Amino acid sequence: MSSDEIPTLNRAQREACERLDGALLVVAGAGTGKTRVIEERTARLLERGVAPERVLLMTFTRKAAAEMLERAALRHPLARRVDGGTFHHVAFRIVARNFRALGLSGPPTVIDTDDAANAVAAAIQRLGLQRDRRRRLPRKGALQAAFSRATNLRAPLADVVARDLPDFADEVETLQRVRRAWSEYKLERGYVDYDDVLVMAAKLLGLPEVRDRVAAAWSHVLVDEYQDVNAWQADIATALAAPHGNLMVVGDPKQSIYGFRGARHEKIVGFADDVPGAAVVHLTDNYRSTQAILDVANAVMAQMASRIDRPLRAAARPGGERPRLTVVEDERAVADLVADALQERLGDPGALGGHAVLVRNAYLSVPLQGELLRRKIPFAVFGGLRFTEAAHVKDVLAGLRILHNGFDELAWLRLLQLLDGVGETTAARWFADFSDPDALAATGDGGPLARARRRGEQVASGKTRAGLQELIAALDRAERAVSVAESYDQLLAWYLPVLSRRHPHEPYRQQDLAFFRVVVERYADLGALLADLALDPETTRQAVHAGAPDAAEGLRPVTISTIHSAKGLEWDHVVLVGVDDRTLPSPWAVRRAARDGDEGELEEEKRLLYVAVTRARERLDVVHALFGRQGLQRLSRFLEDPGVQATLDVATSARATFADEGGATLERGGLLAALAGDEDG
DNA sequence: TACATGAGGCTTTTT
DNA sequence: GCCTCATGTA
Repeated sequence: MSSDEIPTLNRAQREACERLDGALLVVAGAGTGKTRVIEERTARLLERGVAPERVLLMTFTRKAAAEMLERAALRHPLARRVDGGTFHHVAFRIVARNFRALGLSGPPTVIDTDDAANAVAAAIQRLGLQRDRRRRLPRKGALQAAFSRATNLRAPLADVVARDLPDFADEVETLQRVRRAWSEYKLERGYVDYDDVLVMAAKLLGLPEVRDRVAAAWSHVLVDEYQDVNAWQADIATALAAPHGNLMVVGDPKQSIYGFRGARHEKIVGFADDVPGAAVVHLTDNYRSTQAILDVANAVMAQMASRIDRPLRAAARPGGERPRLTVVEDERAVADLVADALQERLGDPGALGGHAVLVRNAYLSVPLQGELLRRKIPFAVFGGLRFTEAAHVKDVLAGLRILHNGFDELAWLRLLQLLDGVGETTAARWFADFSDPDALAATGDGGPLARARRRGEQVASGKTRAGLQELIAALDRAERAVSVAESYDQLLAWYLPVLSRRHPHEPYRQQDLAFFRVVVERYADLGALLADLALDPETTRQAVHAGAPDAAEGLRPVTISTIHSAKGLEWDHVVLVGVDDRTLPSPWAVRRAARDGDEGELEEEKRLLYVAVTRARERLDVVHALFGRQGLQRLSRFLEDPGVQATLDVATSARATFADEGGATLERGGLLAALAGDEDG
C-alpha cells in the first residue's frame, strides 16, 4: 500500500482508525488504503497504552503481517512487537500449547500436502485396500484433495465425491473408511496437516475454559483479507475476540480468490449480521492507481454477477497512460517482448524492482524465466512450486525431521528408500523394527535412532548393510552437532553423493541446498525451523537465487508471481501474461459452468483478473500470445468484453502472424478477426 | 523384493 | 503430455 502517498486520512479511513473498541467491518476496495488503516489503528491502540503483545494481527501470509508492522513502527516504535502471524501460525501455537486437551502425547508435527497424501496411502495400505483389484481407488493426491475440500467447506464427503470424483460416487463408504483410517494414522503418529491445524484450534476454542484462557492473551484482534477466510478461520477469529468483542476485520469481497480452498466470501458480506452491533466502514477512494487503470478494473467489475459496487475512483492519480493490450505470436514472443521492456530499465538502478509479471498458472512463466536468465536480468519468483516441495530439499529435511522426532515414519521411509537396494517393503520393515515400542522398552534404547544404531548390522544384509550404516552414522553425527546448521552440514555431507548419483546432470539442486543453508542458519531451535518451513513456505521460496547471480549488485529484481501470490502487493508497472481463454478463466471453471450450471468458479476467475489489474500503479500491459500449446488461442472472454476493450489500447506486434490452413499469412486485421472469432483450436 | 514396463487418469491457484 | 499405480520379471 502506498501509504506514503496519502497525505492525510480521509473521512472513512479516520472513522475506521478511531473506532478502537467493539466489532468493526472495513470493506476496502483495491488500493483504498486499508493497510494504512490497520497500521494507523495499531499505532493508536499503542498510544492509548495497550501493550503491543496484547494486539493480535492475523493475515494469510506472514510477510504481509511483518511488512504492515514494520510500517506501523514508523508511527509508533512498539508496533514491531505486536503479535502477528498467519491463521495457521496462530492456530498451530494454540494446538501445540494445548496438545493434552486434544489427547495427544506431545506437540504435533506439521506435514505438508504431499505428506498428507502419503499418509492417505499409508492408511489405504493399513486397510488392505490396495490389493483389492475389483475396487480401484482414486490416487492418493486426489483423495487427499477431496478430504481437504470436505473439511474446508464443512461439507459431507459424499457431496465432494459426487462433484470431484464422480467415478467413485458408489464407493463413498469405502472412501469414508479411508478418511477415518487416515485421521487415525495421523493422530497416532502425531502429524497434523494444514486442515487439522485449523480444525483442532477451532475445536479447542470451542471449549469455553480453553477459549477463555487462550483468548486472554490479547485485548484486540485484527484480521486482514477477511474475504478469504474459510469457516474454521472465521470461527477462530470470532472465538479469540469473544471475551472482549474487539474484532476488526478488513477485506474486499471482489478480491476473494481462494474459493478452491474453502474461502467463504459470504463471511465478510454477512459479518455485520453474524456479529451484532458491528460497525461498518466502506473505503472507496483509490490512492494506488491511475484512473486509466481503474477504468479497466471497473470494466472487469461490471462483468461480475453480484455485488457491483460503485466504480473505483482515482483519488490521487487522475488520468494516466491507457493500458495496452499487445498481441504477439507465441510464448516465445511474449518472453522477448517482456524481456526487451525490462532490459531498457537495466541502466536505471532500482527501476527493475518496480516491475512485476503476473500469471494465472505458475508454469506460464517458465519461458520468460529462461529468457531473463539468458539476459542476466535478475528476477524473483513467487507462487508455484515452493522450495521445500523440491525432492532434494525434502530429502535433507527428512533427516532433520528424524532428529527432531525419531518416530517420524514418513521421514524415515523417505530417507531409507534413498539407499541402493531398498524399496518400500524393506524401508517399512526396518522402520517397524527401529520403532518397535516393546523392543525399545526392553532394551532401553532411547528411541528409533538409538535402536537403528544398534540394529543396523542385523536388519540389513549384503549390499544394503553398508548403505544403512552410512546413513545412520550421518544421522548420528548430525544428532551430536552443536547447532542446527551443523546438523544440516552433516546430513548434506551424506546426501550430496546420493544426489549426484540420482541427478547427475542437475547441478541446480546442489545450489538449492547451499542456498537453503542460509535459511537453516537463522534457527537455533530445530522444532521452530521445521514448523516454520511447513507453515510458512513464503519466507523460503525459490527466490532470487533463480535470477542471474552475476547481475549488477544492488538491483532489486523483477517480480514474477502468480496472481494469487500477488494479492495485497503493488508495482508501478504490471505486465499480465497468459490471458488466453483456456488459461483465464481456467477450463475447470468453464466446464463447471457449462455442465453443472455453477457459475461460482467463473466468477472467481473474474475476481482474479480484477486482482491482477488493480496491482498496477502507473502502467499496465496485457500481452496475449496467439499461439499456445494447443494451437490458436482466443483472448480471454473477460478481456474481449466491449466494456474492457473500450479501456485498452490494442496493439499487434508486426511479428504476430500466422498461417491458416491454406498457408496464407494474415496480419493485423486478420489477427484481430481471429481474436474475435469463435474457432478455438 | 527391487526395478522395468505399460495402462490409465488427471492436469490450477495456497496454507 | 506426466505422474501414479499395478503388474510382470530377474
